[in-house]
Amino acid sequence: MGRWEPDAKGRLERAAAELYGERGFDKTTAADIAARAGLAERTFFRHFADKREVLFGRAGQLQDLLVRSVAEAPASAAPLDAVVAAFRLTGEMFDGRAELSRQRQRIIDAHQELQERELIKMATLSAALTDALRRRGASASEAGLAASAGVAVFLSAFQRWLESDPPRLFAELVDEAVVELRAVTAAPRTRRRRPVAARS
Amino acid sequence: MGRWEPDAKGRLERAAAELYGERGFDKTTAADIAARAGLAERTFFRHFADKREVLFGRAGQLQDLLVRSVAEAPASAAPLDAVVAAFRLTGEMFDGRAELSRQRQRIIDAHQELQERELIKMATLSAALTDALRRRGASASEAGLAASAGVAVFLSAFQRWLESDPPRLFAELVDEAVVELRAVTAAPRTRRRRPVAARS
DNA sequence: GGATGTGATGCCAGTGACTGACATCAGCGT
DNA sequence: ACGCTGATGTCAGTCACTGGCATCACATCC
Repeated sequence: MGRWEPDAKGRLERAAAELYGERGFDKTTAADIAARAGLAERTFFRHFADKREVLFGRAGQLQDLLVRSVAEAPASAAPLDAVVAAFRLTGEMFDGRAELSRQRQRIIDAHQELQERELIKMATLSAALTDALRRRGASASEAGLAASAGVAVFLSAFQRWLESDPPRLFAELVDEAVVELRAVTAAPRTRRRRPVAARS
Repeated sequence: MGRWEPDAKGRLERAAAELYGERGFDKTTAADIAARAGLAERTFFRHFADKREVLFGRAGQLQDLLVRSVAEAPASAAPLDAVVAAFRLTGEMFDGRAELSRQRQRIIDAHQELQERELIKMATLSAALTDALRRRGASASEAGLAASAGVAVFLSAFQRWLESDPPRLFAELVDEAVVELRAVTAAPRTRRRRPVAARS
């Protein structure tokens, strides 16, 4: 047995999630979290750069999976297709855990600071995907736009996945979102439009 | 003449921009900014919610202009076209001020906290555009994706505008970015692809 | 023209996020 | 036994941000 209880980082993550859920993010101090995890406040800041970061541990894993997946996509795949295929695979990280994801999302949605952090995680992800696409030969702007479009598809699908009851499969929702994105961005001359509805 | 020097808010904005440029964002305290503006620290926080916000005064104006412009677009315009037309108009806020924008962008790019704030401004903008599109009769997902695509186009165009030397017209760069976005998201069967280049 | 209200500011004390410096101590290799 | 290392604790300090209260030029009302 080690000198300290194992998995300090995991204990801090769990303690933080509990407290943020119970009292709210800004009524929880870093010292509170550390105390519940049986650690000193200082130790919290050795594991996490700040109070927000403790909620975003998974972002790194998600990004690694996506980048690897894009890198391994067949050379014949178009940029957007490679990105979308990668996002379809991430369903494994989500399917079956909708309730936990919903709790976490409720906390984030209640605090602008947390939304900011979530956004920069998405932006970092987008940049990583852009980079992966460029290594496959895409031009800078082609890669950037395909990555942005892919992330937009992901967010649209993720939101519907959170709302789906009974829970739907993540990959299916990604597919649906791609179809919609293509409809929205289709070149004007081939696009079929519905009549504009009356003002509310 | 009033009791106080006029335009306290503007003085704080200018003082902050100067100091952030001279010493960097995190080596500038709120008290420093207030002192240069001839005010008390407390007054700084009466005008701006936090140290970051002082750099984003224009975001509100930009959003108002865009929302108004989307609302006034002809009913026959497709969602993405309405958004893109709105962004073309914002060129007036940019053209001729490239150097100031570059200085500001350098500060933001050097600090994650500022990038986070910039991202949430863009997300707020995207939400406002989504809302404006829905009022024109677009479905939730159609509006959301068109707004996201529009913002992606804006960011792509803005970056090129910052880099353009001699400065190019913002609206032209928006047009170019739209063309590229459409190429990237074109449905697979109609899309023409270039051969994949060799790895770097 | 004096009382009264109001808005922008100053001043002060407090909380809490985060940092730097230094101490501690189990386990590990030598 | 000895020293090294890595994870932790402890403490003091800075600074972002907040709440409360005082001030005072100006406008408004009677």
